[in-house]
Amino acid sequence: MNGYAASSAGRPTSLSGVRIATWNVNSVKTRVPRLLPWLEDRQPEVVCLQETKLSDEAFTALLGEALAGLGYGFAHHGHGQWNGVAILSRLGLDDVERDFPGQPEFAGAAEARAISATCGGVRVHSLYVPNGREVGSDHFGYKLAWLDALAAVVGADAADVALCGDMNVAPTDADVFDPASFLGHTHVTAEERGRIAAFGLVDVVRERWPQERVFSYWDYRAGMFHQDLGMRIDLVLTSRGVADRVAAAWVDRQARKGSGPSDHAPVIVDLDAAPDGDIGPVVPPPSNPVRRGRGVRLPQSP
DNA sequence: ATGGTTGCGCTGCAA
Repeated sequence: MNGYAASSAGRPTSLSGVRIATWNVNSVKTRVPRLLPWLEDRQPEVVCLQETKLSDEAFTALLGEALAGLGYGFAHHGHGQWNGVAILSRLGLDDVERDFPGQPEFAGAAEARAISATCGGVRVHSLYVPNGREVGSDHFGYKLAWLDALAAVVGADAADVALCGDMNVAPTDADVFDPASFLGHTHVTAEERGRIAAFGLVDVVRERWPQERVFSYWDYRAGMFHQDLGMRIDLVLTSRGVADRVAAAWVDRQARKGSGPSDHAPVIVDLDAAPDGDIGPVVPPPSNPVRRGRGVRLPQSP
């Protein structure tokens, strides 16, 4: 019983479509009982994970066999305890790169926050952007410098690209439950939002749902998820050509429910075949299963 | 209520 069975049977399969997902799992060791059933149900071809909180060796020992059994190759970059990112792929992983050129360190220490690989012809980055902690702090400066350095790398790469991960920035006021309450805090400042815009990429979930209330993160505390008081900080940012192939783009709220969830939900993006592929007749995109409206509201008392 | 919870790892810090 994995909690996804009711929705697992009907996923349309395409000979050439690609499903890419990104999920901050907040400790992959703790999240194994949620991650493996989710992979089996959602069947993504490419998965970007953040906050694995494991060393490379520990990740392989924990999940190597299970992922191979599900058909995934993977590349992980982690030092244990904090941070840690990975890419899982059923399409192969070419030219795997840990970190990126010019990636800043914090307090003299390299942090495992970025890994990239070419999967199915797209340069896929799994990113865990520094939190920033307090506006004006050393960590906030680190966050801005980190985003600047990443933008330089992306701008120099002409390939089809997808930046996937926990960006720790809500791109607009529509991406937080109460903009007024965030004034003066990280994740919503003009400096941070300017860095996200400077990538010059398409925020594919927002492009597909321009007016919807869509969040990807809800604090564990105070029943925030059940009141749908969240933020949209987990993003898939792609080059225009990739964005033009998006058939569906949504947040998998189901994965935030039930026992032992991460505080983040996965973001799932389905791409049609590349336009130069021999794909036969064009078919309409499947309906997008993102939840409309304000989300589930449960009784306030237990 | 200036709070709340979870994870890491063993003391408080990070988120």
